[in-house]
Amino acid sequence: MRVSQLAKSLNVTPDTVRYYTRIGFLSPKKNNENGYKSYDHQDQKRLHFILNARHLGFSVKDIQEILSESDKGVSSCPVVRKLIEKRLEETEQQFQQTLALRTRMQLAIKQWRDKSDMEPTSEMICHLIEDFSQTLIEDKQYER
Amino acid sequence: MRVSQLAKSLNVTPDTVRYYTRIGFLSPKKNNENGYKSYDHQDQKRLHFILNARHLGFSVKDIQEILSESDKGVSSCPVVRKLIEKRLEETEQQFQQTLALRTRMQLAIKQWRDKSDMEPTSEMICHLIEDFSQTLIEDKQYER
DNA sequence: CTTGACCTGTGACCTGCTCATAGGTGTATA
DNA sequence: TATACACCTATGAGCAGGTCACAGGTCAAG
Repeated sequence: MRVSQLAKSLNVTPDTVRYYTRIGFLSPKKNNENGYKSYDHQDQKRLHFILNARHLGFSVKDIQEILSESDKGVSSCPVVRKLIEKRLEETEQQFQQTLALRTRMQLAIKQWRDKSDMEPTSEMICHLIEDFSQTLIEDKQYER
Repeated sequence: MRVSQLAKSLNVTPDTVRYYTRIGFLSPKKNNENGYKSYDHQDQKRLHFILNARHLGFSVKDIQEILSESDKGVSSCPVVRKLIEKRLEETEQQFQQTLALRTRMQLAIKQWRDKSDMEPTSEMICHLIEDFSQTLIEDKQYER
């Protein structure tokens, strides 16, 4: 099985497969004469696992830790449980930040509907942005 | 005004100021003999603007476009209005994705409470992750 | 035999900073 | 005067998680 075939079977790009190969997650045999890498069914299952883990929010480094445990024959479950708690915290923060940003953006767009375009001066680069930031300071509410 | 002083006045790190200088957003004079860069009040206002724009979700490239317009003496408002719509769409997507990820993670943690740790086999790397992914496929609901 | 489509591996690139490094500056002490 | 020491600087490299550009190999059709 070559890189594109494996990629297609799990609906990712060949570049992604190459990336995971490069960082040592997959270890295909270097093939024949042509130098092409040859992946087997075990590699496919491993890649599937990696994709599932990514889908659950684990970082590549996390996955390295997980794979390393299980490659040693040790249960990776404890480390998985520990890591997901950390990643959930981060995701929660990310969520709150994105929510706040969305709110700010919507608010800005709304505020800007009633404002006309203006040319820059030595005091202003874009009054839309500058006025809006001032608004935020006045009623601190969507700060972060 | 030197880099650290400017940085402190707007509550960012000197490295951030250096970064914006490097990419041409700020143009301090190269000072005296010592080679230190010297920022003035205009640079400070410009940096303030940049930070406000970042806070509103504009990318560095966006800001480049905005600054370039206003440096030409042209109003950047039209481009600002156009760009924020794009960035809002992206933020909306980001928001939905993060929300879905959070849900998946919480669900996984909950499901894993009743499961014991297991050693890996040739068929399984970590049954927690593999079982959970199977669950997702069964009731497609938190897919993306 | 050659054309052209497609495949491959490798290295560079992306964002938006942040860190590591090597060296300059300036003040207090010996 | 020398020196120790804290703090400042500019520059280049590094980060995540892939993606892209490139040069060249492979294979079937004409």
